[in-house]
Amino acid sequence: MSMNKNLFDYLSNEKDEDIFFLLGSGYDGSKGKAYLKLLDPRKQEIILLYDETNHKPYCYSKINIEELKNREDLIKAGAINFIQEKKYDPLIDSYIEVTKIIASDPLSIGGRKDSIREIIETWESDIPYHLNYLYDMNLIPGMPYKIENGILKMASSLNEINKMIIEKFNNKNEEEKKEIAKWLLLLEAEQPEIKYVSLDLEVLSPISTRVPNPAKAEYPIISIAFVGSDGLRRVLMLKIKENIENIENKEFTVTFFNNEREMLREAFNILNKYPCVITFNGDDFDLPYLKNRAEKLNMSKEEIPIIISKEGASLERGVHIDLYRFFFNKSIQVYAFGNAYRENTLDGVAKSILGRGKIEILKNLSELSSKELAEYNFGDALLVHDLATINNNLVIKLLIVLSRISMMPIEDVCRHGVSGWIKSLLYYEHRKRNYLIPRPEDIIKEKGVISTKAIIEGKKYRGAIVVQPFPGVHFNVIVLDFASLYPSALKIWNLSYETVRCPHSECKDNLIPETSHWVCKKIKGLQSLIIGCLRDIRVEWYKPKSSDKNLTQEKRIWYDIVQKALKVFLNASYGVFGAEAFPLYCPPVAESTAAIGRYAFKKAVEKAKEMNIEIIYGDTDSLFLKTKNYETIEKLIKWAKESMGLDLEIDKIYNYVVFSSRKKNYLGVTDKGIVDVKGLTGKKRHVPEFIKKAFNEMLNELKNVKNEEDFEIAKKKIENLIREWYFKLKRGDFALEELAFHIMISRKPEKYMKTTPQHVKAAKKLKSKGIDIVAGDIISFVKTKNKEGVEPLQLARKDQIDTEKYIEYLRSTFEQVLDALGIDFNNIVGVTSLESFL
DNA sequence: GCGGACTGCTTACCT
DNA sequence: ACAGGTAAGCAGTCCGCG
Repeated sequence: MSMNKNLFDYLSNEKDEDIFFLLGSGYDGSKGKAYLKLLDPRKQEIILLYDETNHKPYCYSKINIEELKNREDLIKAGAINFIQEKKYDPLIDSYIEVTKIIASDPLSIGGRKDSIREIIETWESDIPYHLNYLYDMNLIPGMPYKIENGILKMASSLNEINKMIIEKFNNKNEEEKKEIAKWLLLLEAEQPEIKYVSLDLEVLSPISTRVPNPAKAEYPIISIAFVGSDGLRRVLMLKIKENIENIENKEFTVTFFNNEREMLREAFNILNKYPCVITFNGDDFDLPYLKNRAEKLNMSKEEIPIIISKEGASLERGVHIDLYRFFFNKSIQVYAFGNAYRENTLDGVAKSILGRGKIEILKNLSELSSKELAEYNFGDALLVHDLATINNNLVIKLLIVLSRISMMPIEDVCRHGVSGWIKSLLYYEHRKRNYLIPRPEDIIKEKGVISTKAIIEGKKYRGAIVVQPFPGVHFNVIVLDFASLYPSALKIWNLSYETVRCPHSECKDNLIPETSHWVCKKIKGLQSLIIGCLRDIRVEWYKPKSSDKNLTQEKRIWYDIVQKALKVFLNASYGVFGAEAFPLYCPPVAESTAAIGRYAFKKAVEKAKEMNIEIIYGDTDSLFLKTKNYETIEKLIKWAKESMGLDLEIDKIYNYVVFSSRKKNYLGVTDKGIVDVKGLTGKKRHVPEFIKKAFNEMLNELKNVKNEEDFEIAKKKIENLIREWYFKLKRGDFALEELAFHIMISRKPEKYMKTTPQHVKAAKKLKSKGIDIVAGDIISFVKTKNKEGVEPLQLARKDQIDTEKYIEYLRSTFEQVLDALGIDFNNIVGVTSLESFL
């Protein structure tokens, strides 16, 4: 890499108004300083800005300052200074004296066996130093900054449009307005355009079923593909023996190298030209392999621009986005992508999102010709690039927004789940307000109380209510739901770890329904304020804008990105407080939230009944009402707002719904002609394609039903198609793959101690054939007549299929719907009582 | 020694 | 390492049965 230019040299020929985007932060051990990674959007370079304020790592102790000063062990561990401070302790609602222990470097605080936090009781000693620095400097990653006299100043202010938005929130109180304005400033700020390059490498490994170990990096890298957002399309290849051939490809250019070191040198040259590198699993494979291989080939430290830490991989002058980590994130999967993909492989994600997967190779990597290898390698890099590009750079924009909300650099956002994001956000807010961040044991000591009993054994507290559905076909159904019920509960009932079971005796009469918990009447809870405001901003601004037909599509996509990012935070804000691993774990907060949810839900059900509206189903926050009377609905909505302050909304209108007596299991056709399927087996991803096709044919018939007469016609057609699919099975009229179940294996096959489910049996058979199976793999298998009853798809033959098992599966899949239609599967396929005996 | 009833494990889904 | 509630299929066990 180029030597560190001094930032001010760099700026000398820049204009004052030039802005930079803060993309990351880190700690430079050799300089003993924190630094910032700033993107220069004009040059598309990352510049490093080192701390000039002499900021040092620190933590807090409740031990008297004089006593601490005299402790040799602390000095030996790296303590360099002690300062007495007053901090607000939210758990006791008062200011306390604490001693700030300042250390020479982050490892003195924590990370070694003899670090300060191992010697004495400390507070705030587990925050990574690079985040600590951002919080203290009030720097928000993802935001634009100007540099004035060496000091960063946020280059975003509320413009006229933003002020208009704030008008919308004029009904809020002063505290809320202040908070909302702060968030709008972050969310509405200019987005950076980042030039990026995707990277993928191939290693020549003697064992094809195993991924080469990046720590050892013992085998040569034979091919490296790059796809840049600026149009770069290159493959670097190592010339190995007889594989030299002239590769002509319109899509990319190939450069051959005689020497691996020369190839890596060129690869690093390319990496250095981009401020952002995108990979799929680059944290755990591509980047560490590159670095370790380069070291093995005796390349000098200065030549290798890759930084590996236990958190992941980064670049000296760049940021690294690992899409594997990003797509693996459950919240991203569910809320940002609406469960569009289920597998965490590049092939699986790409197929679902881009509609195309990896290039299939039937041979070993080592048996490919140069041309085939280049195409395969390039194909992967292109998929990674396209995943980042799709929907107007959705992934990168989403990361930037998440970064601004969580107060974490994008690299950290990629590597952590929602609990990490919310933790970071709350820690930042504590710092800003001079709150001492409590330790988990501090909260549990006072607030480990639980007062309800869960329905599911092993769970900690009672959750939501699900109403028994009224079986049958129902026309004219309106679905009402509470907009963001749990975040609303947090907001309205002032729920936060410090306000639930607060220390004031005068608050103890402010009880949460169905629990023994009370809530503070004097202090506004931090969590309640922040989540409440984020909720309002989403519900009242970004959500409606995301479907505003007056806006351009590009604008709508942008609003949708912000809306989705907010949704991720809102949805998780309740759950994290019920998760033991969350550092602010506070069971009464989670329990109270769920209890208020039940309370609001029950009251709404009661009210609807009182208004003579027929309720046919409901789950957590939704009510399925059988009515055409919009006036009464409006009244119910108004009542919810007035009596509880909750927004009840019309979520959907169904021409009709079909219920069996199963909860979380139904089918409906909306007024827009869309067939909604919830929870039915025929829709589950692991179900064989054969069953799904049959099921989808039924949905097609149901889609066109408008009234009772249509229904009779559809029923006949459904009966016919079921008969058809049944005979296809009987006749053997199917391809083997169509009958495969695809089930995810959640651990290694040998880790199943209690039972051996079918997919594990299949996985073990694969393993015995030398195929490596790891947690998260999707196992494809068919049901067979052999003694185990299963065979992995790869090893199965068509004549082994146990047809009866599939007929049974077809039956149970259809029964979930046929029950309600009054159709009997067995009657259709002609199973008479006599036949079933035989 | 067999088979139905039952429990527990596992996965996928809903909100 | 966000939560609890529900469905379904299968594995394994218990218990009655001359």
